[in-house]
Amino acid sequence: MRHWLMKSEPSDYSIDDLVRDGSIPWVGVRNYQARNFMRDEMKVGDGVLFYHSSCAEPGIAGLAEVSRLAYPDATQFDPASPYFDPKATLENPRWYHVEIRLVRKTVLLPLTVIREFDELAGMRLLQRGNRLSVTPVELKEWQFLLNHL
DNA sequence: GCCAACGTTGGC
DNA sequence: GCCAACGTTGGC
Repeated sequence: MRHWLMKSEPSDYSIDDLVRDGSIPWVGVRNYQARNFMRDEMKVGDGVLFYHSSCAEPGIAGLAEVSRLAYPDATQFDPASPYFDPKATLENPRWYHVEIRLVRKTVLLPLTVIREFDELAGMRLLQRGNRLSVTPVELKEWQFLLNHL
């Protein structure tokens, strides 16, 4: 079993939305690396850190888990969707996504605090220029974080 | 709003 | 296949 960090802008979809919904299809990812993680590597039961980005207080806001394996993202076929991709076809879908289910909302662990732990210095989230919305989390990082959430 | 960093596009 | 231009991300 592996572990992941997934970013969401809370103005778009927040941890409270996930509390309300219980689970969510993670549609709209349009980056190949992030897609590959979801399509090729994420398994049901994998742990997920739910991260708030592009907001007043970025940080980890909750715990979730993968609840469904990747399948084609329907929004790529919908001309009315902001995620529409004219180069995608039903026979040859380009974008895939998993679904995640809430485990629990946590006290917000701010990015500024995450940066202070030496144990987390290797996190992909913290590497300069990192913009990936789905990143793997090492087991040691995951275990350390669980003790602080 | 600024800006660094990175990904994608498209002309050649 | 190169690379300049452009768009996006995301912290501050």
